[in-house]
Amino acid sequence: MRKIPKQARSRLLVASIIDATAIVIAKHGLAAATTARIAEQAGISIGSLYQYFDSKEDLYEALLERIVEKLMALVDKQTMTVEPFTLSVWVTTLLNDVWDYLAADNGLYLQVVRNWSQLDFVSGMDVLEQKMLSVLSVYLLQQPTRISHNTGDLPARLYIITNSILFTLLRYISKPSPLVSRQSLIAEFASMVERSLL
Amino acid sequence: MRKIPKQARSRLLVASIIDATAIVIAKHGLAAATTARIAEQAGISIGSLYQYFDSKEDLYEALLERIVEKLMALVDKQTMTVEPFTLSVWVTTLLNDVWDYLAADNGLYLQVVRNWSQLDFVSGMDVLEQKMLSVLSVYLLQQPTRISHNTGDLPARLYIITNSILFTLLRYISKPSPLVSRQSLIAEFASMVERSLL
Amino acid sequence: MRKIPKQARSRLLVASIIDATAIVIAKHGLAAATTARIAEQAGISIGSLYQYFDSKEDLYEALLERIVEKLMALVDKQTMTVEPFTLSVWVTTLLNDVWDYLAADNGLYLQVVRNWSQLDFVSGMDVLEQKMLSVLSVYLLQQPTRISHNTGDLPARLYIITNSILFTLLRYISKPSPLVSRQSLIAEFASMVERSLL
Amino acid sequence: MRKIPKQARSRLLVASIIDATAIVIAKHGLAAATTARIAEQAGISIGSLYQYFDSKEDLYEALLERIVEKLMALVDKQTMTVEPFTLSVWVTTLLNDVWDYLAADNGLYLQVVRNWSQLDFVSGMDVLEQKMLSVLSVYLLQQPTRISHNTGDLPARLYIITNSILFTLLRYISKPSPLVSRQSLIAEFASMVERSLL
DNA sequence: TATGAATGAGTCTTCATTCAT
DNA sequence: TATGAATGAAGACTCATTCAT
Repeated sequence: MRKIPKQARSRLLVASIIDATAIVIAKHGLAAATTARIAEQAGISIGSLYQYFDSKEDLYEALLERIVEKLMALVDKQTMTVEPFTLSVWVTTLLNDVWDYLAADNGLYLQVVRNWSQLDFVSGMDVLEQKMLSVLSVYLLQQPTRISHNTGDLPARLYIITNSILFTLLRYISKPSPLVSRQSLIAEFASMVERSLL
Repeated sequence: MRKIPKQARSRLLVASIIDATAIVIAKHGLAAATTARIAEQAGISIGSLYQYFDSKEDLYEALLERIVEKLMALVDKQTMTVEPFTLSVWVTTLLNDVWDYLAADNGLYLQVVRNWSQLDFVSGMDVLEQKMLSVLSVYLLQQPTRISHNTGDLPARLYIITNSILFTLLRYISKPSPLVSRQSLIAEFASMVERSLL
Repeated sequence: MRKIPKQARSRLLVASIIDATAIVIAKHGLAAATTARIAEQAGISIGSLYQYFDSKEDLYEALLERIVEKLMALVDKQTMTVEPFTLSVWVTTLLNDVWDYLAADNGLYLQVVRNWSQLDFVSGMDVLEQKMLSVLSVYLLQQPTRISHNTGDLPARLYIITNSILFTLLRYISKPSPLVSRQSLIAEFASMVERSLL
Repeated sequence: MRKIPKQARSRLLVASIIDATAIVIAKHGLAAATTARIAEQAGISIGSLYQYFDSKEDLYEALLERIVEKLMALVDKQTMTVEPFTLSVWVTTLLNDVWDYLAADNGLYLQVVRNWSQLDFVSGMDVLEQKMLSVLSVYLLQQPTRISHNTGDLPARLYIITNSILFTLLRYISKPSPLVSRQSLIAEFASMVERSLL
């Protein structure tokens, strides 16, 4: 019986610990997410947990990093296939993908994101912001003729768009408003982006 | 030596404890904001602190409430004087006022807001959101001719505007981007609101 | 309007504080009987409470003393009127009187006695024990012919009788057994005493 | 160096913590029996204490349970060997055994029992009471001819006997009367039981 | 490498008592 | 004498982290 190569096994364990963290947060809330419970959920000992993560903070960092990476991938995926005339479609598709990801696995990550405000997710936000800025910039540069950003400061506008969408989305997921449906929220975002950039 | 009326004295103490809380959070961060340190900063004993607040949670609540109330007052102040043709001016003035308030007292509340994500500020957000929604709604109803919200879902649009501004502002204050200035950020917000609603 | 003479007023206040203590214990339980609550119930300030009692312990002592004194008075009352041939009746009447006292005032003292185990009632017990011993001794000496305590150690027997009745009564009041009624309990006590002493 | 099996080690530690609790109560009194002091006495950290007991209350419960169990065992032991004609002997032997147990270990449990009134020993009392009731009932049923409980309510009588003995014994151990010796106390108990039941 | 018992600093909170007014 | 705000020692309990096995 061949042993699984160490590095692969290690990577697997790391992933399962991160999973466990998300599950514990989802099941018991952030406050009850102790290292002991996480280790138990992961089916390992506390000692082992600390073999793979130097601190609880590291663990949370890794969890957030994973989520951010996934979201980045979604942005990238959209970017690959976007057509010049579909800025609105691009936004719509992207936001639907993001939403689906967060709702996946029985809402696992959604529960984590519900607690994002108490984690340091805001720092992970930087990366997403960067990604969005560059994607949008590239897009805009590709069709200079159709853009009318003579009125206004483009970087500021992109900054606002990015942050507005990200934070408002999180806010809505965290506590949906009864007056607004997912569909109309996304539609309005798409329209806002078009109005801002085209 | 005139005796300070009890109630006034009490109110003063309550205020000074809330101040102390803000100061401690500003100086040492939220994690280090223990009841002991807050009491020390307020120059009173822990026992006294608990004479005025039933729990640490209550204390935080009071702090946030104070900030939210102030922000509400700023919105109200603007509302009183707003003119039909100055939606953009209204937004600009409001955001400048908010900014000034957060920067006042040597940035005291700004530091607190830096930690807003870990407090339950999000719930206070509800109130602000409500206020903004109602103010903007009233405004829009007053000039039906100029509005073209035939394109889109008005509640969703207002929801997005409110949350976008609030969160992005907090985000920027919390961690200013070198690519965007305060001025241009506010200007872009103003322009965004006009584009969305007029 | 004449002021009530100080000593009388003082005595009244002391009594009302003791009352308040009993009431608080009855209403909220011993654990919640803080000096603050007692003072509030008595309608005075904590400072005043400490004008009349040096410590909370003193206060409890006074409360128990009052109860013990009352119980003593009940024993004395019975003793005055007891007839030679009615040892059983004496016991029965006494226990009924005790019971009625404890049930009086809406069960006020009963609630206190329910907590006797956590107070230092046992020390007050000494006095009651002494009283009972002497009363029973005197009684027995008065009718030497009818007594057959040749079998056994009289002091030990009296000691057992006294303590058995007192403690078992308290125990029953504190947590009545569904298998035993008040009436049969008292009847059996009476019969036990007769069997022991006559 | 052989490793002690985990479960055995655990059980040992639990026992030693309970011991420490008894010792601290015996040495300093119940009021001074803080978790810190108990842990110190047990030679472990507070954290370890809480690894084995969820709360201080649990700890006390375990201590009382241990004592009650031992007392139960003593009753059972007597029951196994009792002969029909030796009710008096049975009581005498049982009480001597109980006494010896409480005096053992340098009076350790005796000191705990001295404070029983402030613990919730009374609830443990229920179990003992039940045991005594059932043992005596069984005994009495085995020799119907010799019993004359036509005079009186048997359950009430058994209730009185059980509680009288238990409480008076505790009272005497807690504060011995100079007028009564251990021997005569036990003798009188035995005689009381016979008088009551035969 | 894995384990999980042990650690103990640190947290919030309570409440009897004091004392300046 | 009365007040009640102020005190602060003390308590129970938590949990991230370590380290001997």
